[in-house]
Amino acid sequence: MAEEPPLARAARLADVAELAGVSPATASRVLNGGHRGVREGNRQRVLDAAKRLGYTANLAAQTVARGRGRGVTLVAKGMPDDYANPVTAGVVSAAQRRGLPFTLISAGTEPADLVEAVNMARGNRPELLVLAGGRMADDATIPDLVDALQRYEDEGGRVVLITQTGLPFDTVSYANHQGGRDMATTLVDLGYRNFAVISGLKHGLTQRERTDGFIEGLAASGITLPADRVLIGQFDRDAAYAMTGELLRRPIEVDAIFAVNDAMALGVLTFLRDRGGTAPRIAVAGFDDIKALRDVTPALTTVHLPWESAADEALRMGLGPRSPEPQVSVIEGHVVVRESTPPLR
Amino acid sequence: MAEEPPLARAARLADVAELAGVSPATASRVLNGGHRGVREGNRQRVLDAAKRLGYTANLAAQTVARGRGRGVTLVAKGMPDDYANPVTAGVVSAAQRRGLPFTLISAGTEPADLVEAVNMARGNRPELLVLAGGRMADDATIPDLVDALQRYEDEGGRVVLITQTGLPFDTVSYANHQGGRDMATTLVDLGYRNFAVISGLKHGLTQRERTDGFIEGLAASGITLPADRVLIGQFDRDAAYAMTGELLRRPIEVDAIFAVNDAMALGVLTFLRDRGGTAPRIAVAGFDDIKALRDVTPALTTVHLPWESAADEALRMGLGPRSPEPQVSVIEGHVVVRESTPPLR
DNA sequence: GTGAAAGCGCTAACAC
DNA sequence: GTGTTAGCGCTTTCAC
Repeated sequence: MAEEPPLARAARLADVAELAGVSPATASRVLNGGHRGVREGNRQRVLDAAKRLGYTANLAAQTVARGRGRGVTLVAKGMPDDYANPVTAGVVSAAQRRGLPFTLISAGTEPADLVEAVNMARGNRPELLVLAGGRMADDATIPDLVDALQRYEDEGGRVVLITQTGLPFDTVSYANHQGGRDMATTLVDLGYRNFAVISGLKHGLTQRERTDGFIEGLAASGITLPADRVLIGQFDRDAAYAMTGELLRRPIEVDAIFAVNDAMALGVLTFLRDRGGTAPRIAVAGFDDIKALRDVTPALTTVHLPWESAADEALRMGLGPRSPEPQVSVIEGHVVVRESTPPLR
Repeated sequence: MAEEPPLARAARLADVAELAGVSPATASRVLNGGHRGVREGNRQRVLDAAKRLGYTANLAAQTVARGRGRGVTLVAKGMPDDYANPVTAGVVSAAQRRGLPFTLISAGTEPADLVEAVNMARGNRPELLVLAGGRMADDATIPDLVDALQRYEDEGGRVVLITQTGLPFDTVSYANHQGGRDMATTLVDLGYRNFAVISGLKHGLTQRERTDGFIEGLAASGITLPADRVLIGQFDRDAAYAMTGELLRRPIEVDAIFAVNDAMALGVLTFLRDRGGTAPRIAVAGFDDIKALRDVTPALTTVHLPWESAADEALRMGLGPRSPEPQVSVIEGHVVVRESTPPLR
């Protein structure tokens, strides 16, 4: 067995400098600074020393010294899952693509938790703070949230919002209303007449816009959607599954269900399938076009949203030069008709 | 319009202390230290001042001063996606559950990239460095990897490996071999005799163990799997989709396909479905039991792995007291038979 | 090109 | 209880 040093300290820049016979300043220039201003001999010596010592820059110390860290910190609820949370999934991979360290601060479900999470993220002093996740219409904590974000920008940090529309920061949002409307007209064109909507919490802006758009689209086609055809619940698959059961228990005729996101649509689809013989044949449409749809039958009709490019756009905005006025980029989707909504008759 | 301060600095602890009329030390004790040793009056004053100033602790500075940061840093390839990458998805939510900041350093696909990513992660000085992702059997960079990880432990950090078996660190791994074996005997019991395996890259240890286990299980039932029935490709859904096509083009009889993970099994299933009428009815089985399976038809037979508890176990190990010898925890799965492998005859 | 030295914001002895 | 005082590891003027 080799001698085990009881507890070594991590090699510091000073150690590297000493071993290389140069000053810390020079070592720093070689290892980090973009400057070319170091003689080749020294340069090599420093590199060798660093390697020998297994030196890794202490990122925290760099952040303190420089006043700001590298990388992007995302504040979001829940997991960055392509299945359930494509928005944040897009941010993760956009950051990956740029080789930026990615930190996730996940917020709890209460509005106030969001503010707390933002403050936590501020503590990281990231280059870019991305806030994702739908806003609630009647959220009393909005002023606090804006205050925290504003402070971060004032401190020299950057902030980008995804999906959080209407706040005075650079924002990437989705054309939810338009998507809902297009979906409605598409379904009507296919011959459907009796609709139901499986939606998320009443005050969630995203689901509300999609729902409102859908209703408006129907209206444009001369169809009025009775209020009791809009079911409200959690914004997730399991809730949608349950809501579908509730819907079918009601003595109403429905030939097409619009779920405000794909995860929910999947819940609807699965419920319908689980009910098998009993359930009448009902068309289903979703919103988002998540990747997981590829392996689902029947193939789901949905509103395609270009997640990847949207997230990329967000990083482009946030990492690029600061603009005087908040920029807003609205990403448009388009309806993709697949098997879950076959033409009627 | 209000007066815009050109560029404010973030409030520092010293600012809070000054406004509260106490020393930085006291402010620190109130805002962070676990100590109760501060008089109530001062305590309140500090809290008020912090609020007034919108103070957020500079985490990087804390890390420097304390010598170690908070939170867990995960090194992994790709996205923490429940669909494609349940291992890392589990770590994300385990960290969330404990309220720990979670940082992801995503590694490239080359073995050397992993070492680089680990060194980057080291720079964060996290409480716990988790390394996930399967190891390659003939990986020449293993010594470098071990060296980097060892250094981190020597520096006082903690390391836990998930799936990276056989290295001298705390490890959580899966009973891949056993799962493969059990799947084989289960399928044989169901009446299947002509098998094919859709596997990942030859040198990937995870897929190899699963494949070997499967072959051994068949052997135990008196069935020999010809070598040409094991298809090798990327460890993902798209590759599996393609491989299935290749398999069916061959003039061999196959009545059951074992894919070494669910994502791949989904690719197989979808290919089979896309081929519709032409393809013979073939049973499909996977491995992992990812959540997305709930919405897929036919329901997929697979080896259930308790992801959540496995990741939780990993954090428990890594955050708990350091043990003299590396601990190894092997998580066992169990076969779940569903519709994709109906009893034959 | 290179080094000395002052700081970045915070913590943790140690004294009072 | 509370304040003083050293650092923590790095960057970055500013001289030389």
